[in-house]
Amino acid sequence: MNKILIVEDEEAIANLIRINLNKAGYQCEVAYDGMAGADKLAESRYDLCLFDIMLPQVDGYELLDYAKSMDTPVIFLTAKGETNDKVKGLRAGADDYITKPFELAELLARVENVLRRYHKAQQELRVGSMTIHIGARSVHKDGEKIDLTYKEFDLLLLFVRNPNRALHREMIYEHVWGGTYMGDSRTVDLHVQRLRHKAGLEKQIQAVYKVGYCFHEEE
Amino acid sequence: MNKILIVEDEEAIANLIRINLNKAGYQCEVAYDGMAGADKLAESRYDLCLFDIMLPQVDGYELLDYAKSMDTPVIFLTAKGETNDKVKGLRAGADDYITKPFELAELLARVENVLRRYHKAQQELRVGSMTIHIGARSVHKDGEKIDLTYKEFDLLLLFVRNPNRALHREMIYEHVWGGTYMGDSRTVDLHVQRLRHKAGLEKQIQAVYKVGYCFHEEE
DNA sequence: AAAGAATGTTACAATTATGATACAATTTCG
DNA sequence: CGAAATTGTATCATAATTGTAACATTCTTT
Repeated sequence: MNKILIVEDEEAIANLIRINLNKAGYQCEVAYDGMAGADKLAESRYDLCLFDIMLPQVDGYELLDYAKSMDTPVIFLTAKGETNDKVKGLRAGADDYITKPFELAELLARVENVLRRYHKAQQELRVGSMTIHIGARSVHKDGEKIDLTYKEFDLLLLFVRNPNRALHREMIYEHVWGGTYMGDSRTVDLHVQRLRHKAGLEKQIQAVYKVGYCFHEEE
Repeated sequence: MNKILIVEDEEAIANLIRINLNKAGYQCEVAYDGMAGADKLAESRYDLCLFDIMLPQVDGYELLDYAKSMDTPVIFLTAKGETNDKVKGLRAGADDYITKPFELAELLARVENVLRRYHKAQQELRVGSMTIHIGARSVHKDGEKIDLTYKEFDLLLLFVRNPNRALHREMIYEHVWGGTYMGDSRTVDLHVQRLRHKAGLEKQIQAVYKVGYCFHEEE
C-alpha cells in the first residue's frame, strides 16, 4: 500500500485530502507546518508527498529539496493565481502541481499519474469481480473481457475512483469530456446507460434524481 | 547469461527493475545500500551495474570507482532535477545515466546499449515463437526469417518491451521516430500494419481506438 | 392519482478512426 | 548511374464511436 505525506497548514483541507486518499486505498500522514513535515520525512519513507507551497516555518521548496534527495515524488498544492509558484515549482523539480480549490477526482487522477510515472501505481484496480487494467485500458469481469470505448472507460474510472458518492452531471461531463457542460444534453446519461449494460453494473451505478449518478461499491 | 547488480535504496524501484530485467533475460542481484553493494561487487563479477547516486553509507560515486577498477560498466540512476549529478557522474566515468522516473523500455534500451558497447550484449529476445536477435537486428519465427526494415524493427522492439500496455501514438512516434508527433499523420498506423502482416502479429498487436496500439504477450 | 420532470431505451445519422492500397519521394546499394 | 528497397503521403473503404432525437418509463411532488 502506498504511503503519502500531506503537508498543508489549513487543517480542513489537509483532512479532506487525507480522508479521500484513505478511501482510495492510500495510507496517509499529515503535518500542519513545514517543520513537522520535515520531521515526518526524516522518520519514514513515503511514496509520494503533497506539499502546500506557502507554509509556516519551512516552505514547500525546502521540503521539495529534502524529498527529492530521497527520490520521493512531490505534487505541489498552489493557491489559485500563484502561477509564478507553479512554474518555479516545476522547474525546481516538482512532479506536478494542483491548484486549490480542486476537484477530488482531479487530485486522485494526478496522484495516480505521478505514482505511475514512478512505477508505484496500482496497475490493476479490482472492484468486486471486475478487474481494470489501467495501462492496457482493458476491463475483465468473471474471466470475460468487456470491450469499452474510450469515453466509457474514462467514465468507469471516474466512478470507480469516487465510489459511494453522488457525482453531478456537470462534474462527470467536465471530467470525461473536458469542456463545459450545457445543461440540456443527454450525453452523460446515454454513456452511463451503455457503461451500465456493457459492464453489468445495472445495480451498482444508480441515478440520483436531479443530480447525476452514484457508483455503489458493494455488489 | 548476463549478470547485473542493482544498488538502489528504494526497495520498490529496485524490485521493479529486477523483475523486469529478469523478464528480459538477465540475472540480477540487488543491494539496498552502498555498503551491501560494495560487498556484492567484491564477491562476484558482474557484467553491468546500476547505481542510484544517493545511497546510504557508501554513495554511487564510490561504487563507481570500485566497479571501474574491475572494468565493469555502470549506469547511474539519477532523480529528476539532479542535472549536476548527471554531468558529474558522466565525467566521473559512468557509461550512461537514466533519470527517474523512467520508462522501462528506456531502461532496457540503455542496458542493452551499454552491454553492446562492452560486447556483452544479450543476443536474443524470445516472445512466443518469435526470436529477436537484437545485435543482428533480425527476427525469426517458426524457423522462418522475417525481414523487417529499420523502423519496423524498432517498432517491434518497442512493443515487445512494453507488453500488455496501450501505447499512445504520440509515445510510439517519439520513441521510434524521435521527433514530435503531429496529430494528423498516418505514419505510425501504416508501419504498425506492415509490421503486423510481416511478423504475423495480427492478433497480438491490437488497435486501441483513439489511443494507439497494444501488444498482447500471450498468443 | 395526476402532472410534470427526470431518467431509461431505442434507433439512427454524423463523425471520426483504422485498414488497405497505390504511388511518389527518398535512400541504399551494387 | 540505375535498380531495389524503404519510407511517408494520399486516397478510398470499412468499421467503430459518439451524440441527437424521439419515445417510453419511472420518479417526485402536489
